[in-house]
Amino acid sequence: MELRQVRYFLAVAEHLHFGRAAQSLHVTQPPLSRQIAALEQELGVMLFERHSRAVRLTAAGQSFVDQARALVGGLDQAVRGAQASARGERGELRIGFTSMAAWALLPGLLKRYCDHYPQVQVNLNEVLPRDLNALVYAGEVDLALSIPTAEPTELAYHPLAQEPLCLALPSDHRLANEEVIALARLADEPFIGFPRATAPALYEAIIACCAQAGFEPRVRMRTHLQQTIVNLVAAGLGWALVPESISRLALPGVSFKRVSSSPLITYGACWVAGNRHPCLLSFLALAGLPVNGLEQRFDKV
Amino acid sequence: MELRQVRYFLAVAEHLHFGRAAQSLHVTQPPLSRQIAALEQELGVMLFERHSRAVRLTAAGQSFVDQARALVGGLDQAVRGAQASARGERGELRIGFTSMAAWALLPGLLKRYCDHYPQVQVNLNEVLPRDLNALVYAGEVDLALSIPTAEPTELAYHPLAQEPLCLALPSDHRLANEEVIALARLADEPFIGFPRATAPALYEAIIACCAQAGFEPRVRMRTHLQQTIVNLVAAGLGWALVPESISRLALPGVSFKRVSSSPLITYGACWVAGNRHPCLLSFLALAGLPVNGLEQRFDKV
DNA sequence: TAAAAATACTCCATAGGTATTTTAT
DNA sequence: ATAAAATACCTATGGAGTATTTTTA
Repeated sequence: MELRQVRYFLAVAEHLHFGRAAQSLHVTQPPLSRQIAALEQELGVMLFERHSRAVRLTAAGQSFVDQARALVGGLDQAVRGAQASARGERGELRIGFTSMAAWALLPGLLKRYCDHYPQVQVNLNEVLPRDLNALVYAGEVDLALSIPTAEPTELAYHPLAQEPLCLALPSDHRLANEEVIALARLADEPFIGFPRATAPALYEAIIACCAQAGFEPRVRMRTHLQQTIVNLVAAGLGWALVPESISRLALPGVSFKRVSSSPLITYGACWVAGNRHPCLLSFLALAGLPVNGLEQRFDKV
Repeated sequence: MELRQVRYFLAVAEHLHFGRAAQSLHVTQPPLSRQIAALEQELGVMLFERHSRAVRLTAAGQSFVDQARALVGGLDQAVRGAQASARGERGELRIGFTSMAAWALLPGLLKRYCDHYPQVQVNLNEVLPRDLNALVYAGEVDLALSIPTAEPTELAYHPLAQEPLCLALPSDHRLANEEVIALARLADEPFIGFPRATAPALYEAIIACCAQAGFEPRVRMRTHLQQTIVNLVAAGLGWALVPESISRLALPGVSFKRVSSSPLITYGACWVAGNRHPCLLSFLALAGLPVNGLEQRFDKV
């Protein structure tokens, strides 16, 4: 069976007249008659009662009309669905990110994306920075949002935003009332850090910041998450340098202070270079990132 | 778009390999590649990512697979549905009947039919005998079950069952204890009848029955329905001759008696002669009636 | 270099067109 | 007698096969 036959059948069922149905299909009557006959042959069932002045649907024909209409409608839906998928308007976008990106970068990008592509299912996956590249590389997420990581080949990386570091101090600290604080005054006080491997770029930025002030931080304890670091500061266990956006975390017991001449840390997006997933491409385009030439849609002739 | 392209697409989507998909379709690889390309062209969307060692579905392709599978499955359903309709296994059968047929004929036929064709929706329409032919002729029912009526052309009629008349007497009647009653003994007592037009054949049978006993019934009152007649008898208003099957109506106050040499009244089916409705044909076939040659199913070659 | 899809070219199956016949009203 | 579908026959589009090229891992 071919769709042509189904379309012809529906035309005849609508007009109940082979000649007019043929006209509406822009063919002549004999080929139409033959296609219907072939269809009846294949189904093993008469679809029309032919009388010399009238054509009527048989019971089988009536049954087939209803289903065939749904079928052709469904095909249309399928086509539109595929086209929408190709434009990145439907489907699934899997985003991996670190907690730092969750504070600084994710909300804005995601709001913008979801406003433009409300039908896309976005799956968010928060992991430790050290696991992020592997996730992208294994194809378990389409996109990673974080500070830069060691860049394996095959992964594309582009910066998206920057922000300075700021100082997190216990509220009852002797310097907590000052506006801007020279970092050197904290040189001898306990510093709360994290393992270098957790986020190398941030680690370097912090070291550089302290070095500029002429000291190396006295690391008293280390933990992975910035939230945890801020909590430890709030408990009075030391001071820390954290991305500025985390200061939105209005935690009792901690004050955030601007630091003169802090280096900026950079956030960016990272993805498998050849990935043409339309949802990814739309996301990148919305974020203002280059997509390396290739067109996602097939060019009509 | 043609179904061939959808089937080819599904094969490639399944094998993710043009060569093997072509094999499974019993065609060679180049035509398959061309059909897929044509499909992509028409949709304006790439369905596969071709790499030299692997073929993968694009997002659009994935979306299309799911819907196309359902579609092809739906087509199969549609075909089976049409074939079932042609065999009279699905659909609707509209039966008109009189209350007499409801007692004598309908239950048995209907039980048998519904056992064989459980998926057919049977619509029952009980009317007065005088309206039955018009109902069939107007195409509002496919089949009428009743005693014979004036036979217009175009309507086919075949007898199905016969039964005798029996006597309905008030239980306290002086003859109520006798086994078989000679009708002549009731000649002078009030008779409960119905207008001739309501059921001419039954009317004639009753008149004949009485004539054989040598009298004309003294009609005291008339009403349309046999049930009503029996109720009037139960109230002691007279006697009546009714189809035997109505004696199943075990009404207090009425006794049913056999009548010697009652003429048989005939029940039958009546339908529009040319009606090829498969449900009608199956019903008639089950009832053992002739269907006038024509085959309902299209003969495969 | 090799596996696999795309392209070039040919052939034929079949869809479509024209003319005519059949059929039932 | 006529309207309408079926049939006969012809033409040509386009789908399928064979041979070959292109592509990329």
